[in-house]
Amino acid sequence: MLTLQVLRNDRDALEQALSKRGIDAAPLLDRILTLDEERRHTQKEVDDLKAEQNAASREIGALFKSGKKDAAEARRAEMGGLKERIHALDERQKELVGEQEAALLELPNRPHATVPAGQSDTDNEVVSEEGAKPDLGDAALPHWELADRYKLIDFEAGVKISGAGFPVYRGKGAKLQRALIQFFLDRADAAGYEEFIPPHLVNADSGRGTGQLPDKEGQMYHCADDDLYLIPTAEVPLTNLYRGDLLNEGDLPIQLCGYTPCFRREAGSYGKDVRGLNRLHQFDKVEIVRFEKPENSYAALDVMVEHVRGLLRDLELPFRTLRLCGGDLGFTSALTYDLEVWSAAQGRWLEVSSVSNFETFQANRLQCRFRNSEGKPELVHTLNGSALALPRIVAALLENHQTPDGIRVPTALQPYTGFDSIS
RNA sequence: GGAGAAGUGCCAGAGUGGUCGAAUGGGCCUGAUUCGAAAUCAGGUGUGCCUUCACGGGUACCGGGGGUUCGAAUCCCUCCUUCUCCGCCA
Repeated sequence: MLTLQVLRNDRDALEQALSKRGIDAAPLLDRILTLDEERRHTQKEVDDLKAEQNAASREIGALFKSGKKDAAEARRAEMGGLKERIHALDERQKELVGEQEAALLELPNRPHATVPAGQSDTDNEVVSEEGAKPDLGDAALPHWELADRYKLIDFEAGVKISGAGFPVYRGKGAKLQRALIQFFLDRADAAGYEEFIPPHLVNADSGRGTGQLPDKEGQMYHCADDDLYLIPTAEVPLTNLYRGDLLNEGDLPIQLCGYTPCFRREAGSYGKDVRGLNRLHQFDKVEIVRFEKPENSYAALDVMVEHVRGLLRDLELPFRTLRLCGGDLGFTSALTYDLEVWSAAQGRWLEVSSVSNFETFQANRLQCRFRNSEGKPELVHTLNGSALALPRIVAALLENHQTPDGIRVPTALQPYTGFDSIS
């Protein structure tokens, strides 16, 4: 949620920036500003009436104390109308605040100056590409066939016990999952991220805090009896750790990481794009999260992207870095880099990480602030990134490192798996 | 799940209808004292919204929400959380 401050001070520039997302924000912006004017007007009115009421109440109290009962009673009789007017205005004010809040919630984050305008993922900007795509020849198999051949993943068992999109990992496939999680967590730890094991079910306030609610309501699994949501990413519980907090300047930056399973309903398509591990209802991910002072947040974003690149290099995977265009940029993000690994057998790029700076967009919803050098509360900047999501990494690992004799485990991962090949 | 108790500022803790945003103590900040420090003394120390060029002023907030009242931290309802005891249980 953008701050009213930005809207009031910078309406035209904001409209301009939002146009990069391919939307015309003007009607919404104007509506919010109109509501704002009325809200302020009503606020003034209601505050003045309350001031009048408070003064009268004090007066009545004083009269009673000094024994002037008749005068007190007389004054009291005059108060009835005032009370009702205050009540009515209070109600109106609540409505206005609610409407303004709802309208503000519809407004996506303002894209950073470097975000290219564009409609879809075809307009994303390729920032860099590294690692050699392997030449596997005609014998190359897609990961779902490799997973089957080496008995690493049982997709059909998953269908039986849960449904499509819930793979069952077995044997070395299960060990590979565990090894990757441990590897990612160790790297995050070495980079200064404190590890957390958060709840996997969160309340609606947390969903709102990070922006999954209300706009992605249908994408989360919801336990209706207890009104809890299964987390779609560790971003939700980790970022909400600091919801409502007023931090000291010295507390920043805060760096967190955590491994969790992630649950996504992903109502939608079937076909080759979502085959195998490409798109799942449940998957594992290690997430890194940072809370930063505004002036440092973009430097931090670069550090995070570089962290993820380091992981991909050590896994010996060819990858590229994209700067998302306005049309592909997430609702809550100001700037996002996607990291994609080359899927050799599928012949396409797979997104394995998304690293974003939300600036104050989440912090405003979260009400997460810090006391700045002037002693004034100021919204922090929040950032997060996958480091990394497992399924597509596994897919890329199987496909890129396949040999006639089996799957080669990258050197950096061998201490974690305990084996150097899968055959 | 059942019974009881409690939730107040950074912390401890007072306040049970009227100048209470809230005593007192601790912490923290500033100043005095000191060569410096400790100790001591003086002052300061929440947030949101509205308003003001500014100084300032108004209003709301004592777990959340609602209600009673001229007036609520204080009374009532409801929800949440914590603690104690019982039950159940990985």
